[in-house]
Amino acid sequence: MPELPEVETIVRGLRPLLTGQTIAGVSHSDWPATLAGYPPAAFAAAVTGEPIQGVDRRAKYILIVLGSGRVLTVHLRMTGGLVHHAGPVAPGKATRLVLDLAAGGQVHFTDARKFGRVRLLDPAALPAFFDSLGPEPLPDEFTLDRFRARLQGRRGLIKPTLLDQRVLAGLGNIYADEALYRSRLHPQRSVATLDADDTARLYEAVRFVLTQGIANRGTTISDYRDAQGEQGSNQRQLHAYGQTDQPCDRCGTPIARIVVGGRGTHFCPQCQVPPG
DNA sequence: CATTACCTGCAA
DNA sequence: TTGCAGGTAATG
Repeated sequence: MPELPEVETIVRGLRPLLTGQTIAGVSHSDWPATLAGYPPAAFAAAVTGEPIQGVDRRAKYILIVLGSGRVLTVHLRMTGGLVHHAGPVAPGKATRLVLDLAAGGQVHFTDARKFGRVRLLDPAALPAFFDSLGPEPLPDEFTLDRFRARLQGRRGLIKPTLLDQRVLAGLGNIYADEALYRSRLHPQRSVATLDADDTARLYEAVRFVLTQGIANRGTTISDYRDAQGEQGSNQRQLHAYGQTDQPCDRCGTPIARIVVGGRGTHFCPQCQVPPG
């Protein structure tokens, strides 16, 4: 479910609710794999009593920064969610982890498909974690030149390259399809064949679709909810993703669906001209 | 690069 | 019953 705009929306919602709070305990933990090998009892002991210094985002990770300098990283993968409740709420069928807050609130990590992961990182592990991910696409420092440098020398197809988090952090299947649609690039174009104008359009499109996604508080197709449990509205702005057989908003040609890099891929076969 | 695995739920 | 799903890691 969640790509950069969804994770950013959750982080902005959680930040004022959690900053300054203290973790009082873990009252529910029903799927040990969620903790990625950390024994549940040890995890509970490790976070209990920790004050929360802040909530941030890196790529598609939610970062809950603790007073000890350790960081809880939450990756929602496909169906994960992180929702705050002002008071105690019974865990639902998909609730995998509940953090109790000293002031009486709770944070529920929900995940129907159980792919999501919550990890407790020591300060010493943070540099390697940050370095394993490509640059954030939205800060001013991420210039067109920087984008071009990231694509320079790459051999593969443009869509799998956009989804590679080591190249660029934050795009997923929805926003990759939307960025390619907006820049009129076929998802199977080889990166090596992109000219200066192609990369300039793609740079603008990536930043546009992500910024618009944040402004619309994320795209809710099915599972995604924000920190308050509310849906986003960006699904109304999609031109390609999930629009199979619908007329292209630019030319009327039916949107096609193919598989690229193992992912369902939506594009306009007229506007996004196939690679020669 | 493609394929498989990880899991559950939903729609065709 | 089959296929598909917003992500990533492991394997060929």
